[in-house]
Amino acid sequence: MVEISSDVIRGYNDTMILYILMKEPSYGYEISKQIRTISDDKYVIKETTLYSAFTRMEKNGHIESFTADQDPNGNGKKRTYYRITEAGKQYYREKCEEWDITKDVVEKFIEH
Amino acid sequence: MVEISSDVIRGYNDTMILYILMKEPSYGYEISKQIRTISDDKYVIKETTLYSAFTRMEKNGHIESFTADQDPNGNGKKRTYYRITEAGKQYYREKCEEWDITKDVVEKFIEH
DNA sequence: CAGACATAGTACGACAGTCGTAGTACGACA
DNA sequence: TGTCGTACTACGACTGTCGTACTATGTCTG
Repeated sequence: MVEISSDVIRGYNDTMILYILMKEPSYGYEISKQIRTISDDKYVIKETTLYSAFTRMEKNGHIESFTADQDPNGNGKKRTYYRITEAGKQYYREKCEEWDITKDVVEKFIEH
Repeated sequence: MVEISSDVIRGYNDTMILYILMKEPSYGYEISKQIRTISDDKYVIKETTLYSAFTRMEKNGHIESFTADQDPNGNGKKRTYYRITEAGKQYYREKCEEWDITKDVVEKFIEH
């Protein structure tokens, strides 16, 4: 199995997180599992990478955090949820456009 | 025009350089121009990035350097040329395989 | 013939994102 | 009672890229 090097994905971790948050607010552990599932187990984001991305993205104004209970009855520990902002949606769309160009560029240097 | 962020290309600069060296030995300035041309002016590698890549890749054993004259008559300043090694060719092929997987993974998180 | 531009680099320090390692804390389950 | 899954936080190290600056030669143009 080919290992995806972090330097390749670097710069798209934020995009992956935003993709998930585009659907609904979520929290670290869940996002991590979703990234793994969506990528068919081909990419597993490191915890430290994920949580430091949250900090950065909240500073950037791409996401907002809030705390909520684990279940609707108010039982269990509280979790930190993240919600995408308008700026985050805009950023996500820009990254999607950028990706199309980047992909085409890299492809020119690849031989199959 | 969409700017390609360096974090995306990061990890593929080496691959682009190797792609060019797969054909024939070359030197910094020429490689830089070729990357620009091949990418249709969409990507211009920074000088410092390029030359520090050479140092790293020579240490890795992916390339070898030698000096040669600018023209065959022995006139002009000498230039530092780089040649891809067997290990470099192997590495290049691996990066190409990796790219296919990476591309598929990222694509799942992109909406067009 | 002076100055700009292309060529062909080197040096050095800063920065940002990722990663390794480690630790905390709770609940469920066996 | 202990392990596993959940849900994080802290901290320092590393690596590749970038900004800035500097050197030096050759060529073209007004």
